[in-house]
Amino acid sequence: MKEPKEYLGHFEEIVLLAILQLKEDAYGAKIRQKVSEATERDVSIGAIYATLDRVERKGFISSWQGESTPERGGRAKRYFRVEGAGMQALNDTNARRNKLTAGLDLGFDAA
Amino acid sequence: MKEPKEYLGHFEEIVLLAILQLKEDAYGAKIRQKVSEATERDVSIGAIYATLDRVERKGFISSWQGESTPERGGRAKRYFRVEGAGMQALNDTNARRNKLTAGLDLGFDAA
DNA sequence: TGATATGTTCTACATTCTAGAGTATGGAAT
DNA sequence: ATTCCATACTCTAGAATGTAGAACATATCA
Repeated sequence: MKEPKEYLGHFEEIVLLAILQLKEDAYGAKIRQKVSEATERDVSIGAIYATLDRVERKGFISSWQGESTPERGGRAKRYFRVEGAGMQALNDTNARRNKLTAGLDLGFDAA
Repeated sequence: MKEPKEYLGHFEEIVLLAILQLKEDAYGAKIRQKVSEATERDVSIGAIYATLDRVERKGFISSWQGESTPERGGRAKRYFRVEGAGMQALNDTNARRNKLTAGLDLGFDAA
């Protein structure tokens, strides 16, 4: 053990956090909605999936097929979950930032 | 006023924080050193300057020529400072993340 | 005056970010 | 059954950011 730490890109981090927030209900469309809300910006669905796929390839999250929406129908959902490696990356990314934020007097919390 | 918020990329954020930490002594080589320390990774000098230049073009930081090192000589330094727009971007970037981190039970502080 | 230390500039390529059109699929209406 | 519609995902492509390292510049001292 002594692998170089894996850090997350800015948007990758955002997406992982959104999945955690959504818990059992994390699928593409909902994740997009969550991210848009939090960032107060329109985010394209393509942006979401491209990131999701990339992060899954790295083993930070996993996905599986779900069902379609009961009342209205439509295509089946693809659910996502953050894996251990993903939590680790989130942690490392946060630690990296915290080290540089410590002792700084910013306008916001520098936890 | 109602400009879309400006967010920082992952490395851009790191570099801005390093400048703040270094205060009056923020110039390329030192910034590189600070970033390497904090991230526990080798970062090339090119990576630092490329980012510095891009962020300066956006108006987040400014730079000016300094003097060379007294005892040993060498080329003159180029100092950097984070401007108001940069602090704002740092703030917005942090806020965006915090909104998504709130309420989550992560292994680390979720301030 | 040239060896050496300090520091920056330039160029190039890889990865990430982001948008949007296109495709798939299940239920409802007729 | 066939068409319509809502929900959701896949694909492609281009822009922005991340990253490396060789080349260049310049001040001091032997």
